Amino acid sequence: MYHNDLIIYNSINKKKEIFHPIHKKYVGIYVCGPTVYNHIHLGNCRTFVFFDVVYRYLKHLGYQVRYVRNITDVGHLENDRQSYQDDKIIKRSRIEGLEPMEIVQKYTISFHNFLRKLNLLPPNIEPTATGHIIEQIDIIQQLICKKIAYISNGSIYFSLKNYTKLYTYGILSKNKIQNLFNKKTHFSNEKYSYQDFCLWKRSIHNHIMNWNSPWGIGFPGWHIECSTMSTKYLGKIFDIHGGGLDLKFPHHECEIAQSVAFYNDENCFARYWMHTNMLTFNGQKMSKSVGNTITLKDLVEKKNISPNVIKFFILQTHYRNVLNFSEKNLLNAKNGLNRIIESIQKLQSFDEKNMLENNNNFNVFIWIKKCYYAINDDFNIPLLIYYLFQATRVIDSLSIENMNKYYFNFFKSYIIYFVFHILGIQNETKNNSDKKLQILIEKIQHIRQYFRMQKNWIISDKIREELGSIGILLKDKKLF
RNA sequence: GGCACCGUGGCCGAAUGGUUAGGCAAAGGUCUGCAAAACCUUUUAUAGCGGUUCGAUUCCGCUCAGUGCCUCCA
Repeated sequence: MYHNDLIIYNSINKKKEIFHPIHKKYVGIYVCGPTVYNHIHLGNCRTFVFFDVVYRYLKHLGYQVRYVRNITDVGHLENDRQSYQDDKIIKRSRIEGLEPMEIVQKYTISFHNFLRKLNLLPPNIEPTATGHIIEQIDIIQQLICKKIAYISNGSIYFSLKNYTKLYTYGILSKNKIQNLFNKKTHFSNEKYSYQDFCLWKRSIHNHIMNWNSPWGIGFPGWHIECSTMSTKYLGKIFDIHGGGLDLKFPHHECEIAQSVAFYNDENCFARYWMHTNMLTFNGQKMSKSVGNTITLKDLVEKKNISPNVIKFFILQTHYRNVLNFSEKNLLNAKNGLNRIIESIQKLQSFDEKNMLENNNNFNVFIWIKKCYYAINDDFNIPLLIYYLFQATRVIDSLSIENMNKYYFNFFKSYIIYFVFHILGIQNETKNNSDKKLQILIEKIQHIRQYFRMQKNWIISDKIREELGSIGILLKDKKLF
């Protein structure tokens, strides 16, 4: 009724395109999840928060969505400038003195815990790399048969030279093979050429992150897991592939190459590519390797910042723009969000009997339509937020009194829908369901009102001050 | 060196070939016992230079500044 076509910026051709799913009514979406070797930081969150909105909105449009987000629990090699590349999880396990799978368990739980706090919906399938070793070996074996991959010293590498004899490389990143060489980076001398990437790594350590393969004991490379699991659960061709912009190259480019070679079809794999831009801190990308990360754990547990505020802060910037973190911006978001939430509460508690049944010049249906236009235009959430602020002005100026009931109910249900269901903001006051506490506060207010009637400003101001110190703000009305 | 992106007030941020949304902050006012909240009012911006155009912040080119990726990263 209200929505026009959904338009998505497809980063493979850098154009905004009308979204047409492959199968009517069904959407398959794959998003690259975290490597679970540490607590997730704010930059990681941005991607997951954004795709949660995408997931929620696609469902809202009536699609049956299969949202797959993987957990990388093996194979993410760390280039430590030595001849041997180590797995991130194995490296971490040495630092913490735990088995690799204990590291995986610890940080997977932490990941889920914080995503739940941010009120993100769980994906439909959350596959792990270690759970798909057999499938990965199978694909690697076929790539070897096709002479796209080669064995070297017990490890397997993807040959870009052979790949480019049959297919075009670099369609996503626009990189040309001859330009890829970077003097700064050392590369394993197992590889025939610098641009080749690892599919299977022979193990030289004796630990439990090893598996038997036709080529001996080892573990899979990083890129192969995503090709394997995305097509396993979504099919050879699927609708949307998402992830952070930093994964565009090499990770996503490698995923495409592996899949194209495996299926022998250049039109296979994802139809729409969506990349979320980076979150910066003091103008520099927040990343674990730079060491300028702020974790959700710090913000929520140490600085007592509501996950809602963090989420709203993230969503205030369009997903394709760089988002710079600062405490001031976070405070900015906090005040803005408060305003929206308070307006909605005012709307929810508004008694319809007070309505004047007059027409006013705020057209609810045009407002709803504009909100849909904003989301449909490549998920322009900042513009949606602007319309939400417009709505708060209507509510706060008591223009709602002049709305008719029919308009009012539409307005109420849609603003609630946009804020709580599409953006997934949590209605925190509802969670504070301690009834005794509520009654206690009411009693104290009642006592204070008594002192106010007595014009005992010293005591009544003291009560206000004390309640204010624990975040309970009193809004007095006219006394007489 | 290669590929890509970006530059909008004090801060954050949309939009647009033709009066530049909004939020936060600031100032003044209304309201209030005083505050707070809310409401009303106000100030400040399209990096620079050139081109296309009747008209450019928007399109094109150059310069300057910044960011990301180049086989570690959401």
